Amino acid sequence: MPKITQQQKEAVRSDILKAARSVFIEKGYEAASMKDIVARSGRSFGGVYLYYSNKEDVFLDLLRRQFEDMAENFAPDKPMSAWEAFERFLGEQEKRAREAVGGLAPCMFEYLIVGRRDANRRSLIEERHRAVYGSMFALVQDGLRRGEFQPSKSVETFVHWLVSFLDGIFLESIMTGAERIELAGQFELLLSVCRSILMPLGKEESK
Amino acid sequence: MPKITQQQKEAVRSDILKAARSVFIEKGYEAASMKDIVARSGRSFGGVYLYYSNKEDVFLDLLRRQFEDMAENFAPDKPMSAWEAFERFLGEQEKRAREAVGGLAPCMFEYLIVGRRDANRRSLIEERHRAVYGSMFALVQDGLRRGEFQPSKSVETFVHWLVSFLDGIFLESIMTGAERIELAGQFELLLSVCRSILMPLGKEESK
Amino acid sequence: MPKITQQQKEAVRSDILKAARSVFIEKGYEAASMKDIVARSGRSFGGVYLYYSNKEDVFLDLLRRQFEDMAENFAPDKPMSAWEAFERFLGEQEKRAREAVGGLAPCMFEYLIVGRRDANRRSLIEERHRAVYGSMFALVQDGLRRGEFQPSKSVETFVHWLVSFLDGIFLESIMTGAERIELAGQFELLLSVCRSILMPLGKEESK
Amino acid sequence: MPKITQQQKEAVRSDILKAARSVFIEKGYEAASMKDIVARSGRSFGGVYLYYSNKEDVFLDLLRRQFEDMAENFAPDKPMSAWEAFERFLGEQEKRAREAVGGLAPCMFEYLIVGRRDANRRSLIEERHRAVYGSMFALVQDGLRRGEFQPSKSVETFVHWLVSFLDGIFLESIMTGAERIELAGQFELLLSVCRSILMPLGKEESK
DNA sequence: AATGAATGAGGATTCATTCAT
DNA sequence: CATGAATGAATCCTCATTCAT
Repeated sequence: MPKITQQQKEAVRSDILKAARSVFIEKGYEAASMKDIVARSGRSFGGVYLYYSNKEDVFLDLLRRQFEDMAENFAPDKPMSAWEAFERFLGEQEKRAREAVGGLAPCMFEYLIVGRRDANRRSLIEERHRAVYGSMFALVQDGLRRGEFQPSKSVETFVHWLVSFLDGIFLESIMTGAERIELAGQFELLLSVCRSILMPLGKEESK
Repeated sequence: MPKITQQQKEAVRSDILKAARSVFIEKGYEAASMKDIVARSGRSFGGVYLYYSNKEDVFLDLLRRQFEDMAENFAPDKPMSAWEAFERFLGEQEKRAREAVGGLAPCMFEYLIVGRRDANRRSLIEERHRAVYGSMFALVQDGLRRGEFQPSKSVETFVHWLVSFLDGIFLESIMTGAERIELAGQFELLLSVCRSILMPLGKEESK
Repeated sequence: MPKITQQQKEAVRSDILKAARSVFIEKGYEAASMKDIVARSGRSFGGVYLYYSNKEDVFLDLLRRQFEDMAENFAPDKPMSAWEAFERFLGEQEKRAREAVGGLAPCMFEYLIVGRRDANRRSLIEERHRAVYGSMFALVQDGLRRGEFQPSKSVETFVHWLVSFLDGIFLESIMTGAERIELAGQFELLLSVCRSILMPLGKEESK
Repeated sequence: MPKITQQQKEAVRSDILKAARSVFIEKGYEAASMKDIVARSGRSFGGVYLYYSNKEDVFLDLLRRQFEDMAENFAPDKPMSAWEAFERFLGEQEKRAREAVGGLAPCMFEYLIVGRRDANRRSLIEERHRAVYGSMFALVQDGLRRGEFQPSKSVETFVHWLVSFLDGIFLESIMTGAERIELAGQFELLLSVCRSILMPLGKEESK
């Protein structure tokens, strides 16, 4: 019978992750040391290692929760057309790209790229890819089902293409800066391209 | 009067870089140690430090040469229309993306992302960005001058957009694999999108 | 709440310093390596670096404590005339010079001379100079105040002169050996010279 | 049959030493590297190692020549009283002390102190000590023989005492600076003290 | 459950000296 | 004689992780 409840345990984890998050964002994944995390969390080495067995473990939990939060927010809360949903989705991505620099995303890229050979990280990469691909695919599929979209191209390819673009714009935002790369303009352009792919015959709707 | 000629010196450098390249590709930038490079080059620590003052120095020389090689290959060797040149360029990029996994590109991403806070690396990022942006911009500009292209969108935004996409497709190729993401299909799609942006009024040429 | 008390911490420091001291004395400052200190202290690298961040840090703490010990011993514990105090002081110096060879003093000279260009060490030199000069100046000043001393020469110059001599005799003791340079005789001579400078009119007291 | 004459050999040595001297003065003995010496001499490693087998060898030759030069200059070139010679000698020492900072003396101290355990350096220390002691002893002896000096103290002790003082004042000049320690005043004081020791009955001569 | 002192392998870098040319 | 490229042992220092308390 554990002396502390599951809730307390969760509270500690969340506490550690909060500290870890700020350390990772500030220093990057590689440069962040357990010492930093321990110090910022106001705990001891033992105290942290009791909940996480190493730096990677901490980071993965952080990522997992990030994903969960994202998924939660993603559910459309009001009825809308498939295109509106798609638009909203891209809008969301634009916002995320814009805010990426100060967030965990650069760390995640770093983590995944540095560890691209590691089996565990590879599976995380795949999982993440599948998740992004899947959610976009669902959006398009929805439009197809409704008859809104009549894509002139293979849907699979189109979605891959979209994923590539979003990854790229994330990377560019992080490395070069959102302003510098005309983030807003790029998304506008993307939107119009997507419309002409998904709804090639559709009358131009006012944006 | 130097004991070894500039050519021999260059041969040694090239020898070291060859070893370093394979180490970097195999282990990644962070995980590679000078010890690895020294061992694989069949030289001594001193022998390597005689030519390069640290791991970063080795890597940067490797990158620099990579860039130079790329630039050399880029010069179009026969007269062609702007669109043909553009097509060729994208074809080249596709080939490079396909070959990226086994090459130095993943390391470069790693190097740049891990060091995104470092001033020197930031300037390398900018330089690289400018180079890629510049060469694409030139291609489009050429088409404009010739009257081949009548882009319906801002050229600057379009080029930024293209850069983002290429970065993204590189990243995806590296992380998820060219086959998995339907690399060829993506480039085909990209090509057709670019055509409709650059030559919105043009008759559809059979691809 | 620290796991080990300040006292234990101090005990570890003192333990490391004891080891370091013997290494420094045996090998000299330059020749001593952290590896030596680590080995002799029976600890690990990390264990030593936990308390001191490098060789110099260890050495400076060693020096600092040496100075403190010296200062403690210096307080005259019984009432005496200024001349008696002066005599005692010189006696103390003689003893220290005699014991210098087997102590830390040679290392300190080494440290200061080798690093004579380094700003930090320069300030240590000055500090040390001021301390020695100051304590001697105080002794003479005391005699002046009491009317015991009527020096025929500038007090400042005399004290500088004394410092030089003491430094020299230290150096000679270390390098050539106390016996060889007739340390005792030199101090006797110095004492009589000082008396005739400080109390030129005084009746000769039998030594 | 050597291909180069002894003279040429000597010229090369002198050339190397000139470079070495400036390196040693600039960086200090420990900090100077063979690479520095090789570079400044405009020669190659092999070229230097052909004449000197290591850094110490270079330095010792430098010292030896320094001593020889000093000895040459020391011969009094005109007849004078023993006291005048003594005075001149001290004057010479004052000048040397004043110029010590920019010369080889700091290096020599460094070399001797750092290597105080090394048998070869110890013998150099002794040799140097004997030389200094000997030349001073000769001066005093000369005064005794002429009947000029009637020292009230043991001549041996007095000379040791003088050597200590000179060593000390050298050290202080190097470390603290000639101005700071009132070099001139110290020598004046020393002179008057010496006079009263060597010629206790003599009438005070106006300085 | 929590602490935090201690571990020690591992990585980067230097430099006196050698030796093939 | 002269060169200078090459050697590699030696040094410093960090940091993820453990474990006695």
